[in-house]
Amino acid sequence: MALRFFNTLTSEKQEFKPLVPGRAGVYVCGITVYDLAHIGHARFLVAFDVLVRFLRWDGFQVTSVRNWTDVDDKIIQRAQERGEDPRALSERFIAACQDDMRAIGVLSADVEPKATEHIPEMRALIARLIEKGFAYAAKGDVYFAVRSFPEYGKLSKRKLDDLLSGARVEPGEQKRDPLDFALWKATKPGEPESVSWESPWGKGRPGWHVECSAMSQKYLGTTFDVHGGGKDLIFPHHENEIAQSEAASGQPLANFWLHNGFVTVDAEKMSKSLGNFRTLRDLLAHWDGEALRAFLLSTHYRHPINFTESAVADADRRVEYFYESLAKADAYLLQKKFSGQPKPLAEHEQAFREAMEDDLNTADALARLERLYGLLNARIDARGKPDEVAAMVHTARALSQVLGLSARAPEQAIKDRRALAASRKGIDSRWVEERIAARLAARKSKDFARADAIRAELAAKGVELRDGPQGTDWRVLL
RNA sequence: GGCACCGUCGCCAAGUUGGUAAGGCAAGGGACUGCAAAUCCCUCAUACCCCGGUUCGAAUCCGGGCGGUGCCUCCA
Repeated sequence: MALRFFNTLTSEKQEFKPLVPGRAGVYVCGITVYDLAHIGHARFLVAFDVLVRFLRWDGFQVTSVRNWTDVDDKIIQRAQERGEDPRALSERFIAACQDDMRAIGVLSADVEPKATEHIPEMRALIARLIEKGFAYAAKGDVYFAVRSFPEYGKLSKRKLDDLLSGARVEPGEQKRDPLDFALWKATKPGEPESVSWESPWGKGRPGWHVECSAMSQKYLGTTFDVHGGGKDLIFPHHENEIAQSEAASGQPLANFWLHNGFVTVDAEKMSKSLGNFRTLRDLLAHWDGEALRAFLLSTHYRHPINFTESAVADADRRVEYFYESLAKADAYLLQKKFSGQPKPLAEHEQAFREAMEDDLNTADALARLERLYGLLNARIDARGKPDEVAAMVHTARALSQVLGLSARAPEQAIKDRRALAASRKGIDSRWVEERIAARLAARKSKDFARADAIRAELAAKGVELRDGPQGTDWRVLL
């Protein structure tokens, strides 16, 4: 099996052939930072984080770029509402987003360029487009002339005439054609100096689409391997990026265009206008970030995924199962004083690879990985040979980490997760420990009726007890 | 109206360049346990929204319905 991706450009799964064998350049459209990140952002972040992790594990040398859009109409508007400087506001939200991303296990990209730090590159690109006749300046604005680029619509499969119905010219815009889009927007009266730059066309700021064209070109070159983002970016954002970049260079922008599906809430698209969006900040107060990550990986990245409490609870159970299994295996090997060098299990690696090679089928990969965990537990239960157990746990851990899961020390993760669940349910752990001690006393005196009463008392609060050789442990039921 | 997509067991979800339905949750049985939990083992869709068609063979392809979603305006 070869690595295949569904390419929006060709509408089919294609074998991934990088420009340079063994290397991959990946550009992902990042967040416009005017608010906290939501679960929809988490979806694309996790999807493309897994892409990068998998490519690296599969032997590719990856250069990943994920931008921050830190100058934009919405940022300026939000800043004005709050009486804050737009640049300060965007910096604040970048920091907040980074915290949230860490919590769901999203790695930093190799380059995380900010639009405001690439104004010269954007000006140069715009100048080139004007020079080549693809763009025109009008009263301080610069627009891309869509009809001058014959391939416009090739990504979104739209015809220019079909687009006309939705296109419109805002008051004050100087478009020659309603389909044209802004490359440069003249600074309006009252807009802060911090978001205004000099240019041959007067003071202004870049349009949204041009930043990605300029930054991808700078860090990945004229043509690169993979461009990713949410489905909603296909039109107009990515279509416009293609138009700008390819008009300027005459070369393809990216060979593979990958787009993730939406997160829905109650089967409806989450959006600001519907008021049903869930910020990560909010969700992380109640859920383990890793559980949210596992939830997002439980459905193929191109399909819609519906956010429900029970779906996240299922994912949480799976995260728990992985950590429990790893903890049990580690303890077993410690007890057996195993100190050899574990060998990865090729057949399980291969099973995992096959699922992932098929357009990053994380749902299938997770299922196959879970089989390995099952075998691992069975082997430990059967008091199997330490080197066999070691090979299994080593492989399970490594493959989990390709998905960005099970990276924490198991015992600590279990404690942290329990603490989060306890605080969520308002359970006082000292009270639980006290009840466990009382139950232990009852059990010692063979007063099982009392012991069971205490168990029931805890169960009523959502606390589950586990008696083991080392004493009684507890968990919080979701 | 144009474009794209979805409809698989009670719930979630793979499989969609055709070849005889993964997995998880829930449920039932068993091992283990003072009782439990965790873990492991077993069972659990003649069936893939409906109707036609192509085919030796279709969840997978084609046509027509029904139901749902998204994009076409800022949006992951």
